[in-house]
Amino acid sequence: MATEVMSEDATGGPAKPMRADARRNYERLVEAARQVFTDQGGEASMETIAKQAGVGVGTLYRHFPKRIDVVEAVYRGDVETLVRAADRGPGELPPWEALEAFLRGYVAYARGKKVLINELHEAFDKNPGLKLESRDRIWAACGRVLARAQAAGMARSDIDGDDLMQLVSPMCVHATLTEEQGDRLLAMVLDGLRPPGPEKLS
Amino acid sequence: MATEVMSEDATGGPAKPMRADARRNYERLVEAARQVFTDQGGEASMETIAKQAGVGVGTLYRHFPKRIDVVEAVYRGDVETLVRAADRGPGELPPWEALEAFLRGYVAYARGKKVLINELHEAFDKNPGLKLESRDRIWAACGRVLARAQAAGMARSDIDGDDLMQLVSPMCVHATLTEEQGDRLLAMVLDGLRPPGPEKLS
DNA sequence: TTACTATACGGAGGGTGCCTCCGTTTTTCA
DNA sequence: TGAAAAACGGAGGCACCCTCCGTATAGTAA
Repeated sequence: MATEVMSEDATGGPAKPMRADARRNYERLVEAARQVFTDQGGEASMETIAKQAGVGVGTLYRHFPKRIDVVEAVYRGDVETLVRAADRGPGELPPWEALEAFLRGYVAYARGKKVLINELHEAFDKNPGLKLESRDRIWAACGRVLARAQAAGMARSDIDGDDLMQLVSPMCVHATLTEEQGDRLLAMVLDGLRPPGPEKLS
Repeated sequence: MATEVMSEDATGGPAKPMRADARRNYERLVEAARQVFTDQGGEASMETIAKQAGVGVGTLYRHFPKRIDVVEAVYRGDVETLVRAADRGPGELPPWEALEAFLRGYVAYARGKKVLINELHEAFDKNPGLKLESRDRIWAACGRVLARAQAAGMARSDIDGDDLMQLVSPMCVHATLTEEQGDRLLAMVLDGLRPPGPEKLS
């Protein structure tokens, strides 16, 4: 992978690479924050996150000057994981399994997003590009995974990635979705995605 | 009006009426909170609210044990104002003007709701009935106002209150709605609500 | 009016959370 | 290996939520 963890200047361009300990702690902190937010919800304290990462709060604040920066880093990581998994498909998973894995990954992503909902709302307000960019990346990834399944004849070809996300995304956003219900509905969607059998050709 | 401000027991039944000073302060506090939330946003502090009301924080906390209780009281008041205004229509305003006033009131209500969005999310989580009940009351009020306008021949009769709310409510919820845009769109909706002229009967 | 009691008031202060500051430790590089 | 640069850690400042309790006042009965 080409994206090394670095400090960035205001223009977003790469700056000096981080010192080894700094980089190690950066990664620990993001992972600790993800864990703590999952366990305790979006109001978990900075002290808790630092402790979980095994560093002092000073270190946490050097890497993430404001609380919202931690939230943003966790969220960016989640999006990254989802999109990467989509493009890891070819060569590792057959096209249909890759599609199934992507959709399951999306549901998990959406669940994680829900516990940070208030925090993310603030982050999106401050930085509207983050929301749009993330959405675009995810929808595009969905399109690629679906297209591969379609090219292999494993998925019906009369819908595209945007259609699929338009169906699944609101389902995940709706407040009353339980984990089991999400699984059942996803199974149904996947069944509906299979190419129509010969007897069903109208 | 029959609803006097009282303390309530756990079952919601009426208890002893409040002492005069307590009641005065209760009302001042709700109004102060509404003002402060409008001015400073939903994260305004309890101290600020108490100061704005001219009372100590102790008094604020006696009336509203948790921060979220203040939010809920403000919200309930907003709903009450909107619904009351709807039913004040007959006798005070001609049916069409009452409908117009109701919709403008709804847009204002929705705007106020937006600054409390995070707080209300929490309140609705804790008390799901609040959300549903408020929605029902508002949609029903819309139905009554629209029905009166329809009965007077001032509004087209092929849509009902639920249709109307289904149109206007998402418009207000959407994050990017500006105040001017809301006014323009509402004007358009109102034009669309007028009964079709004779020349347009298809 | 007065005296008495239940009720309400006010704000100091406890606890926690975000964030800053700076002395100490570790890494890097000549 | 030694010095400079970079990063670490956590005490402490500040703001906020909420509690506690001494003081003040509305309501009531004589």
